[in-house]
Amino acid sequence: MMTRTSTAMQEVVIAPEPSLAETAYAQIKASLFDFELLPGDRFSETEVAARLKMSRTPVRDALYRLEREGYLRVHLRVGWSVRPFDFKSFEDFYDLRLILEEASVTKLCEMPEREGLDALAAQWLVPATDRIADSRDASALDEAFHMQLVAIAGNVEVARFHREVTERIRIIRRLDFTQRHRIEATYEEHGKILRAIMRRRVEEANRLLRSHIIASKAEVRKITMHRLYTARSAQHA
Amino acid sequence: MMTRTSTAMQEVVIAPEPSLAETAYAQIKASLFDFELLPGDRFSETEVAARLKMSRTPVRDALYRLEREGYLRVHLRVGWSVRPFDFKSFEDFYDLRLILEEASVTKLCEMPEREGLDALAAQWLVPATDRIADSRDASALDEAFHMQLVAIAGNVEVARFHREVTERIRIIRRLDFTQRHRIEATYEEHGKILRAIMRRRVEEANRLLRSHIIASKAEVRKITMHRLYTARSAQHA
DNA sequence: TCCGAATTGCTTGTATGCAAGAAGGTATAC
DNA sequence: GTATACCTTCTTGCATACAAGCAATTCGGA
Repeated sequence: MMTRTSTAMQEVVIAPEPSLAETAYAQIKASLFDFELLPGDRFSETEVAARLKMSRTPVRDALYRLEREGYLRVHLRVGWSVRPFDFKSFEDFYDLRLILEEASVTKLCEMPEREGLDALAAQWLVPATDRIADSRDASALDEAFHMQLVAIAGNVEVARFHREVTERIRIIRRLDFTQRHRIEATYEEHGKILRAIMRRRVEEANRLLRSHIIASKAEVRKITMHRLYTARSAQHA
Repeated sequence: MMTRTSTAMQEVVIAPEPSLAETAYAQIKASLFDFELLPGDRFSETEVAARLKMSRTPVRDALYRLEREGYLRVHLRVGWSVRPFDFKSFEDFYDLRLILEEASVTKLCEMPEREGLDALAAQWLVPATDRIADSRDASALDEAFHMQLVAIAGNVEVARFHREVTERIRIIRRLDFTQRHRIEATYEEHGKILRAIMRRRVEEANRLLRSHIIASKAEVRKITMHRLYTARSAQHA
């Protein structure tokens, strides 16, 4: 009985079909992260649709998604605008991130099986010569470290929310890594955190993590205004 | 010159006119919570649009929003379906909720000013005769307690995410409150937690909160299958 | 020159039209 | 009776058309 029926619905690979709405979302988000769209900027759906060479429909989908995520604001029958930077909000996001990661680290120290932890260690416990120097790459790698830490802890929903938080502060965190010594420090701190986790030192791991994130938060607080202004100037040049 | 002008424009209430998309969202969500739409059910945009007496556009907005929130799934050119219950996912949500509330309670115990805490106490530290008995009301009040606890802690973003988590598990949590003794227990436990917070007993407050939420989680785990089945049967009757 | 009111253009929200593709039923070959 | 291929119907994704309302602009008047 050759049931070559295509009833293998569940096996059907989720074809990488990027819908227009999806690409619009990615494009606009990239514009935000690259400061092509600056906080306070106003624009209309028609404008974006023309620029992306598609109709308003997928653009609207993308815009509303970004609005719900906190990046944009819509004004009824007036237009769209980029949410201005709210530093209180960024501080809150940093604290939220810390909360989620502390919980994950605590759990990690208590878990019997911690699949993927070794791989993470292999990536970070490396000699100084093997370290990434590029700002953009370092930023991405740093994000990956924290996200994997949470992922290994095994709570899918925590990981989902943590990812959202991470994305939300990416725009400001990236500015942090433009400084070389911050990259060095990140490697050091990540290494220490990992070692503490592997030795199941809950207190120590949490203390290190906390100071690591608080340091990052403080750095961002210092440089933000200046860097943002630079970014804006560069844009206008 | 009969000024029969209907220029009562200024009297027009500045009602925050709920858009069709918004009402569609609320309606569909209500259908989900009332088990009119059951896990696994399939339907099309046209169906919903006809039922809600509007076009597909606002319905689509609502459906996509619910899809991103985890309630629905969309199958390309096939139709929509209600996400089946994933109990692992609900457990994860409960743990996430606990993480956020523990962090909030800890912060509450350390904060100098805690505006709103007294009001909360006035609501919960009441004699047994003044207590709500209705299942639906009790459920809503319970939600409000936890959300206000987080809100008073002052982190807006934590509150936003916590709210989302709360909404996500509402559908299952409500089943818990159909049992009278669960309502009683909730009053007792909330009272204890509040008293501990007011006396700034961090450890105690967290311990109470943890056992409160874990108990709730356990209760839900016990009754879920049966209740869901009941709800489904009642629907089909 | 200054001020006010009508108007016109532009904006979003909603409805509708169209096309590619999937699912299931039906007819046909064997 | 069984399996296969076609075909009809229905689905979403996207494009376009229309409606209601805000805001700037322009025109008129003093």
